[in-house]
Amino acid sequence: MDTHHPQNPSSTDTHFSENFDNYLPEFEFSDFLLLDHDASEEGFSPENMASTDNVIDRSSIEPSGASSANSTTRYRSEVKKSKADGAGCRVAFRTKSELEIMDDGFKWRKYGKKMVKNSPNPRNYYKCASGGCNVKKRVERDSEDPSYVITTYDGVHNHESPCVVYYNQTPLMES
DNA sequence: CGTCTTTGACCGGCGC
DNA sequence: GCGCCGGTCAAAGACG
Repeated sequence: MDTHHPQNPSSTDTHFSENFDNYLPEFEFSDFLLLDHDASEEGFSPENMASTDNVIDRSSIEPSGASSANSTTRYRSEVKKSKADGAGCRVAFRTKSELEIMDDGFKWRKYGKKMVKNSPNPRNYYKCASGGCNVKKRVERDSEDPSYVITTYDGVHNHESPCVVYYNQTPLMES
C-alpha cells in the first residue's frame, strides 16, 4: 500500500532534508533515544542512520556527545541479549506526526500488529524488505499523546538506503 | 498475476 | 508449574 517511490532522481537537489521537509510538513521530533549499550556517541554509525540522520540534524538535536541522556522519556532500558547478527543497535524516536508510516528511505514490510497492554493503541511490526537485511522496526502511538508516534529501529542495515543508491548511481545526468 | 497487508495462532521468555 | 505478554509466522485476502 505504501507506494513510496524514491524521490525522483531528476530533482538532483543537494539537500535530502529539503525533500523531507516537503514530504513531512508536520514532522517534529520530541525525543530520540539511543538504546544501545555498545554504541556510544560515536556509535551513531552512518550506516544505521543512513537517511534518518538527516532528520535528526534538521531537528536541531544537540549532536554533542552525551546528548542522548537528554531524553526525558524513560524508555525501559532493554539491554537484552543482542544477536550478533548486526542486531544490537536500538534506536527509538518519538515524533509528532499524524501518519505513523514514515518513509525513511528504506523499504519496510509489515509483518505483524499487536495490541500491547501498556497502550490502547496497537503496535506495528515492520521488517526491512531488502534481502539479507533483517532490520526490524516497531511503530506505535504514544499512549498519552496519540499525536505522537514512537518508532523503534532494531538493528543495522547492511545496505544503503534506496535513496542513497539513487544518488550514488546518478551523479550527474540530467540534461 | 504478483506483491504486500491483514489477522489469528503459535512460540518463547519472564514473573509470580 | 502456570499464566501472561510480547514478538513472529504464515495463510488468506485485497489491491495495483
